[in-house]
Amino acid sequence: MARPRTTARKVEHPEMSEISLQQVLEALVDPVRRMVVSQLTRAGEDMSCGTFDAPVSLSTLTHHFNVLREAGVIRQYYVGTTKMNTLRAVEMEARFPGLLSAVLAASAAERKADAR
Amino acid sequence: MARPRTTARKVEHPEMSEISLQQVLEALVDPVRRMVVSQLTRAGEDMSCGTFDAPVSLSTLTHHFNVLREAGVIRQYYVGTTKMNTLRAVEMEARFPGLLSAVLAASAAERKADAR
DNA sequence: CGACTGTTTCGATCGCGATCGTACTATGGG
DNA sequence: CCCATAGTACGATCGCGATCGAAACAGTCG
Repeated sequence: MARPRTTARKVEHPEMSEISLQQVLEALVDPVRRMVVSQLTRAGEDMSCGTFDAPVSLSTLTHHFNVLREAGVIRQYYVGTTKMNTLRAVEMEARFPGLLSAVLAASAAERKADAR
Repeated sequence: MARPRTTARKVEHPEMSEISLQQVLEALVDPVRRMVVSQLTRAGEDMSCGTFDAPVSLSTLTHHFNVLREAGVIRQYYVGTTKMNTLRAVEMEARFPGLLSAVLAASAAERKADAR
């Protein structure tokens, strides 16, 4: 049956009002997670879990996605058997203005400098 | 002899160009260190190590100051037997625009919300 | 010099988070 | 119906950072 474009299988997300600075910083302090968030930003579109480029195993990556989601940084939803990821950029901006964007900018700047 | 307004006793500080985002985030992820930085900001003037209000022992506090200094977030200098602390806000702003200020703003906002 | 205050160093503890491999579950296609 | 694919749950390991108390150290003042 060709219907389940977006399947039921639910994922829990925190309300933005429930999100703490502590959680967000803890989420962003890990280099692998910053890598994930950066790739998500650069892609400009939702990405499935498997398409990220990170130097860790898949099970570890799952863990990182959980941390990011529970911190409120990303939103996840299933499409069939694959799980998609989006940045909750707008909401984060409302909750902690300038924070996520500053980290992303700094991250990009450093990446550029390193490439030199 | 009433002279040593600012004593010799040197303290090492990283150049701003040597500072990594990783270090700064690691410095700011600890609640006690954010507390220190917030107090420093609100005070608007240099503070001696002993005048901070934090729920840890003095020796632990020393450790936190070291981390903040090595990350480039604060600058320290001796005045006689006391050690003074300043935010390197301007330099941090140049290196990672918006980062420190966003964290401080978020921190302040949360403090206000909690007080409610 | 000697007491006093402010800060540091040291060594030990202790808990938490990143990581992995393997076994498991859920979807969708043949 | 069964297999392949995508991701997850679990349990174990392992290293690092926060914390402390006690002892050491540096100026300062009398």
